[in-house]
This record gives sequence, structure tokens and C-alpha cells, in this order.
Amino acid sequence: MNYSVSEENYIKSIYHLQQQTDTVTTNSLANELRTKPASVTDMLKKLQTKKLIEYEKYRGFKLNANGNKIALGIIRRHRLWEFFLVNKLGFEWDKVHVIAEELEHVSSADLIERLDSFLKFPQTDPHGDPIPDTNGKMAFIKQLNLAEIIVKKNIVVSSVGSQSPEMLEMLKHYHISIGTSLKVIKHFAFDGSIEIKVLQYTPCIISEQVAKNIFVHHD
Amino acid sequence: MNYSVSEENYIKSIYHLQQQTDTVTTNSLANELRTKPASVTDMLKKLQTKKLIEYEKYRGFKLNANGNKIALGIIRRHRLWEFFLVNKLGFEWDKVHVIAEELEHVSSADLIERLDSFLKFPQTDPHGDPIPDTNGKMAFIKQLNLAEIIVKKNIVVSSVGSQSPEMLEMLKHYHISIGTSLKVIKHFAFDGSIEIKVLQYTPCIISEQVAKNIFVHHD
DNA sequence: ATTAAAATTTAGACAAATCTAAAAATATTA
DNA sequence: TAATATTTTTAGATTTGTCTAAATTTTAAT
Ligand SMILES: [Mn+2]
Ligand SMILES: [Mn+2]
Ligand SMILES: [Mn+2]
Ligand SMILES: [Mn+2]
Repeated sequence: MNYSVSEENYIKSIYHLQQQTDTVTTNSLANELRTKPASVTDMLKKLQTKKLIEYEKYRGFKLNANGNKIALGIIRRHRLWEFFLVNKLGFEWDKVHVIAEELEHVSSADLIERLDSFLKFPQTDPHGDPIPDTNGKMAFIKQLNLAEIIVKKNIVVSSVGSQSPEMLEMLKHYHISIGTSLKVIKHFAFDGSIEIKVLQYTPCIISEQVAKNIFVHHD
Repeated sequence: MNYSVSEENYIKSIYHLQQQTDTVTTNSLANELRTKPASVTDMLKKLQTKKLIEYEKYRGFKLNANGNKIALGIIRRHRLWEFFLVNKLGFEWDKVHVIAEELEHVSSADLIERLDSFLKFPQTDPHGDPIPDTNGKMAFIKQLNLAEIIVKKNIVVSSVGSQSPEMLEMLKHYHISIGTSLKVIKHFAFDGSIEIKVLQYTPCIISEQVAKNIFVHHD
């Protein structure tokens, strides 16, 4: 089966919202897609007819197994293109999302498998998010929030909560990007800020808000 | 201004038809786009409102200067993606057209300029067709039909009339691709077939129909 | 110059995706 | 539990792009 650009965007958004709450609401999806609740209801009916979601009027909805597989296919394409844009075309990672949002809808399966191979089968996109394989299997990376790290062991930045230019600008200033190794040195109870040390740089202090937007894993 | 996928496909098709006849007819465009004449008329009105064509009811139509520029932008994207698909992803050149037909509509200008640079500013696509530059300037390559070559000097294959898998298969068998150097040895008046010699291979005979689909330029 | 054929346009309909305003269902609060 | 607020759905409209069938215009043929 083949899905329209609009259908694909809905499917992907439902998938992402489900990571937070198992069953999704009409309003949250409308908000995510910057559209109106009435439009969401219309599309839900269509997705139900096409057997991609479980949906009961007024009760919320979720992707079924089939819908999940479709979603992971779209996410695979999105993240492979993002990797291409950053690592081959030299884009900054705050610029690639909007472009990948279009490229993800190009429908050739052969294209994506060849792109994957050309990129040497990357495991994560430029934001640290894992890339599903052809069968929709996605590595689960146990991520911890930097704000909650206590031990003074080496940790590695694996992804970020915000992909805004503002975030990127600040991370650059701190010499932090995906894959950067660092250590937590001290917590300040007063405002929740923490002192960290990035390898080869002098220690610095980041606010709690920044820390909460940085996800890490051990060694 | 931004144009829909449908509008872009119409604009590009009008451009291509204009290469043969300066002013285009409703039927020919409908045929090119595999749609119905009534649909073409509808779109023509829209393109006229958007000031992309000159159009007089029942009298045919053509792109104006603005429409021409838009068309060349789409063709630039199409051909750059085709080059990418063949030279980076390893597609055969009979497979790339349909995919480029989708990729050409991805709208980021930055994307295309970076792609161009990544590909080292190619001058022609995998079918030998010239790639317009950012400003819509396109090199004109004086092409001659192989069926009409008489002199026994070295000539270079610059493009092909058909991009079908059948054509590709046969050209491969003859060891001919874009850029191949060859010589015309003899014409057979009986059926119009000609004997050619591809460098490093023994001479062979190709039918008039094949020859008519091969375009060449001198040295 | 008529008439017949072909090309083109209009009229009216339809599917997809969206919207606003109103109605219905559910959740919250007093 | 009853009133109120919030969420969700329905009803009806709009835009884009397409279609068929009928009307109109142009072109070709007698
Ligand atoms: Mn998208
Ligand atoms: Mn990403
Ligand atoms: Mn296209
Ligand atoms: Mn081409």
C-alpha cells in the first residue's frame, strides 16, 4: 500500500506522541501537526479504514502493528536523509529537519537501501536518534538525562531534547555535540545548575534547563 | 513564489514540448502528462493567473520569461538528482528518472546548491543532458544524430533518445554509454544500418533505428 | 463555402485535505 | 450529583486537482 504525504505525516506524529503516552489524544496530535482537531478526526477515520490505528470515538487512538511498521519506515527515511544532509552535504544539524521532512516522502525502497549503503549503514542520525533497519527494528539506547547524573564517571552525549538553532549555538559554545565525552563535577542545589568538564576543555557550568535537554549514556 | 508538485510538473512538461514546437497544444500536454485535455485547460488558467505562461484560448500557449526560469530550476534539480543517483548511489541510468521525478520537487534552494557542490558541479546528467546553472543558464551542446554522420572522424556519444531498459541493455551489449568514443565506418544503403567501431572493440553493425536514438558530438 | 472532423473549453461532479461553527460526549469542580 | 468546562466529533464549506460529457471553436475536406 502507498500513503499520501499527509497520511505519512499523521502516522509519524502518532508514533512520536506514543513514545510519551501510550494512547494519543486528538488535541495533542492537532497541536503536533499544527492543524485543527476537526481535521485530525477526519484523518483518524481514514487511517482506521486503512487499518493503521486502533480508534474508538472520544477515547483516543494508537497505531496498530501495521501502523507501527509504516511509521518506522518513514522514520528510517527521515533519519537517513538527515545523516546524508549533515555528513555529506555539510549542513548544520539544526537545518536538516525541515528538509528531511520532505525527503522522507520519496517512495522508492531501492533508493533508501542504496542510500543506507552509501552512508555505510549509520546507526544514529545527527541528533543522536537511532535509525530503524529495513525491517523496522530500532536499537534502544538507554538514555539518561544529564540533569540526573550523579556519578563522576565519563559519559557520552547521545542526543538532545531541542534541535533549535539557539540550542545548537549554545552547545557549540560549550564544545558539546553528539558523541562528546564529559564528566559531571558538581551539582548546585540552589538553582539546579551543574558543573561539567568536557575533555580537553576547562570545566564550565550549565543551567538546569540546558542539562535537562541533554541526554547521555555511560562510557 | 512557491509552486505545487502538479504545477511544477506542468511547467516542466511545457518547457520540454516547447523544444520541439515553439507553441504548445492542449492535447500534446495532456498526452505528455498522461492526463485529460480538460484538466490541462484548468491548469492553464491557473498558470496564466500566476503569470507563468502566455495563453490565448484555443490558440495554444508558451512559457513566458518567468515560466522559463522556473522550468529551468526544476530541470536543474531533476538532473542533479539523476547524477547523484547514478554516480553516488550506483543506479543504472534507466532507473533514475522516476525517482528524480519526485526528488525534483523538494524545495530547499540551499539543498540544491550543496548537492551541486558535493557532486563537483557536473555539467551533464547521466543521459547526457546539460544541467542548468543556478541562474537558469544551460550549455548548448551541438548534437548530431549518429544516423547522419558521414565523416570517419572520432565522435563522442553525448545523449540518447530513449531511456528505456531495452535501450540500455542494447547499448551495454555494444559497449556504448554517454562519453564513449567511436567512429562510423560504413553505411549500408539497403536498410540504413551502419557499421561503427568503438575504441578497443571490434567493429559492429547497428540498425538505423538504434542509430537515430544516439546523439553525438565531434571529438 | 459548406460540411465533417478534430481540438479545445465549459459545466458539473468528485476525492482529498483542510477549515469554522455548532453539537455531543467526557472530564472537572463545586 | 449537578453544573461547568474541556475535548472531540459532526455538519457544512472551501481549495486543489482531477474526471466525463456536452458545447464551442478551429481545422480539414468535400
Ligand atoms: Mn514529512
Ligand atoms: Mn533527527
Ligand atoms: Mn515531477
Ligand atoms: Mn535525464
